[in-house]
Amino acid sequence: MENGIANTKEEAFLSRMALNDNKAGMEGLDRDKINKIIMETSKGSRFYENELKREQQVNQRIEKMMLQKAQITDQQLKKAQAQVEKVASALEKSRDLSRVIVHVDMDAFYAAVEMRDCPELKDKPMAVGSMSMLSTSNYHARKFGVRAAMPGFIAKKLCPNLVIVPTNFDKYRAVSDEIREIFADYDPHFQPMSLDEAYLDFTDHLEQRQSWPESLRTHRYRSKIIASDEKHNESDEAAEIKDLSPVLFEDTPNSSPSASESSGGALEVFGTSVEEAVREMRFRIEQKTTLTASAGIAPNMMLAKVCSDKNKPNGQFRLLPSREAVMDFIQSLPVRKVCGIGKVSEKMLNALGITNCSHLGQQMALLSLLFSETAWHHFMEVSLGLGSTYIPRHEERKSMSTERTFKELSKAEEQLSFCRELCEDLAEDMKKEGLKGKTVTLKLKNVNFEVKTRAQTLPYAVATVEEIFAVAKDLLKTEIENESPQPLKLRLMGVRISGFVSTEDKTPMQKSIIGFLQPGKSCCSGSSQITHPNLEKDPLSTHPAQASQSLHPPPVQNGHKQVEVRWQIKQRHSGESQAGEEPQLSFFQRAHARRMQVQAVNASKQEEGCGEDTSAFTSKDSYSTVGVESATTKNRNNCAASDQSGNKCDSPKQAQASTSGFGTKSETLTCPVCFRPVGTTDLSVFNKHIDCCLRKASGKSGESSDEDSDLDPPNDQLKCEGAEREVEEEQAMMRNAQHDTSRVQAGEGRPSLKKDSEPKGLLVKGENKPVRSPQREGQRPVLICPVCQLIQDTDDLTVFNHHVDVCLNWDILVELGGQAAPPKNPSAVKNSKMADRGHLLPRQTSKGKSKRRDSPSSPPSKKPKSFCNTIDKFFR
DNA sequence: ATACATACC
DNA sequence: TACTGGTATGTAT
Repeated sequence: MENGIANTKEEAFLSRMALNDNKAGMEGLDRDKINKIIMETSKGSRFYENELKREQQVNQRIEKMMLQKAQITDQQLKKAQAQVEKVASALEKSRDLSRVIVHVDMDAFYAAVEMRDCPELKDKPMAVGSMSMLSTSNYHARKFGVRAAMPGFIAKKLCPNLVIVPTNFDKYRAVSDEIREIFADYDPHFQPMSLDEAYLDFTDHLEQRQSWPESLRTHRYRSKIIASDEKHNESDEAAEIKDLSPVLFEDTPNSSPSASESSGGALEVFGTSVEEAVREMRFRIEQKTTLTASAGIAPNMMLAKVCSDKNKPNGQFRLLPSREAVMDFIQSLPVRKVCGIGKVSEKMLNALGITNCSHLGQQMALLSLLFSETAWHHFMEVSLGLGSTYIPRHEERKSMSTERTFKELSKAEEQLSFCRELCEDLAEDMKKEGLKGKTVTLKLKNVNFEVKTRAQTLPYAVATVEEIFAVAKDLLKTEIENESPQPLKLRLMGVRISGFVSTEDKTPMQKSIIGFLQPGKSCCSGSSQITHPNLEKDPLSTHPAQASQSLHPPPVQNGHKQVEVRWQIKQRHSGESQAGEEPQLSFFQRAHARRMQVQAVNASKQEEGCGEDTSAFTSKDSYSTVGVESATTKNRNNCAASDQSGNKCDSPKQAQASTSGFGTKSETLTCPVCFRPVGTTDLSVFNKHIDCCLRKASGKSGESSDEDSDLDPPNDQLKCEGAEREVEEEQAMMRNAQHDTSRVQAGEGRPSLKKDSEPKGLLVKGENKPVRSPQREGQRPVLICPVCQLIQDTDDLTVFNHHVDVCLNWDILVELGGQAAPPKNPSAVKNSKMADRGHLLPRQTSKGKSKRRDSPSSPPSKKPKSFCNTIDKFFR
């Protein structure tokens, strides 16, 4: 080990600080030379020392992992293999290749914008950022090893002639708005991941596009380009106007390109294929902004993302929607390319000899024994080339924070006053979005780069400077006082607030279904706790009036009917569930309630619905915890239709058969969105139907005019029609439901190693108790699926969890380990201890959400804050 | 609920 | 001159 440490140190260096040439434009660089410079430049710095320390921690984890691996017996491995295969086959059945997902990414965005606006930079290596940190670099600079996330001073060492341009977010945001307008033409519900990136579902567009006349597929070249390329000399006036106002371009499919000759611009006609449609979109982006974009076309988000990187600068790549093509593609894909697998995960996998996805597939049994369920499920999906086929809408922000790095702050007095400043900024931001939160977290980073966080949760939500500072100040004081070698020397301080309870009505139910599915809180468990912050009994907010919101009809402020609608739903169920208790609704109950509401308020929109008849609806809407009213029950087979012959799990039929109470065999599945029976038992068909409903729902509420900004502050959503809003909530819930999957599983920890004899099941929050069916009391423990509410004829947790996964994954099931899409980013790794095993992974999307809740037509939100914004401006 | 870690842009 | 800022999520305690 002594020796090992020495080695470790070296490796640490390489692994954490070495160049990442994983990026486009960095092929064939002289890594050794670059790394040498990076090292020499960093060596000895406090930053470097800290990185070394962290690296060692990772190495220790890897060591533990290896030890564990060494103890695995053939038998365990065999068993794991069987389990893995089971999951794999279930996942395989859920594969959906019908959607056309596109991931678009602007090329070297910030740098490209700067170059466009300053021609002198065009031929020079340049980067955007500061000497402290770079956000992006152009391709020229990349040849020197200069890349995003690299400090400017090191970049300068690599490339002395590098020109560093300060960031100009307002400009990037403006450009971002322009490209988003175009995105919206192809998918009004596209999801922006950052200023320069987005996921789009082209499926619907393509369907319509097939019947589009050529005129709608014709677009004009920007006059400027024409002028230079073809010397087509237009009037200077026209050229000028266009340059200044790109909006003049005919870039809407609806506008008639027949005006072709009008400005004399050359026209380009695009075909009806996916490639053509995407090429057209990129063409329009370029004509409109003079910037290029790259795109990836694939059957799911995970793959699309990887594909967009394939032909990175100004190119696109389509992965054909066939299992064969997908598997081929996946095989040679380096694991690090997968969204969610970062530096640490990569290193751990590498330690196991896994570098690309084919290895991933080959080692699944082992991985299932060494990693957390969430992690290996993600690996499994990746190895199968699966990912989300439903692009989730932005979710509500979960936290808001501000942090700054500064020179060095050691005086308590100054630290406190700086803390106040942060609180002021944060309060201001909170006000803009009308938020209030109950948890305040202070973040500190000392001069040695060691990070510490301290949080406190209040019984009520706060939002003002005084309120936030009062908490942050205490937390800070404590740290200042407890610092051992006295002065607490800081280099960064941050304040975050979370645990939101929105100021305006909003939400009582829209936030998360997680709480409802979560053990201990789910209806199934009969727990008495309510999860959603807004439903908690504690004072909900600073104002007493609001505190009672969850218990009494909220005051109709602003006359928003939204408020009332929501209340009614709640009332109804409240009564149905246990009187006196807080309403505990299952996801389905809620979904159904919403559906009813939607129908009532908006019957007209239902006609073409994805469903067929509405009969199932008319029946009453009360459900018992486990049982379901008959009309619906018989269709409640919405769980994976994947009946694995002989397999007891996942088979709705069997599950039902074993359910004495409601053993009606069913030939149909009930859509969780429209709640109507879908005449099929085929999972993919069923999933398709659900996707359709989801899209429809979101389409309706989001499209009508742009109120799409509902992701925004509560206010905005108030403009939505109540019923429509509900539909969206359903979506949100579903997304959360899927996401929740990972939690349920994670709660139990990895299965295989444990005796799967013990029934586990829906774990009760904090107690890991499975939910047992009343009917089965006294017999073998029974697990009840929280989604379909059917008793599962299995006592194997993994099988059970998988069943739940399938149930949750309408869309594509697949989100098993919380990975891809809806769920967000599983990133995790477990820490020590149990450790050993766990760890890792997935992650996904993320960002984008928040601060700039940029939704297609949403109003400019707050500072886009992507990264950047370095120290420069701070000091203090 | 709190603290720490990983991840992404 | 000396390694960001914002958000989300996983995991353990």
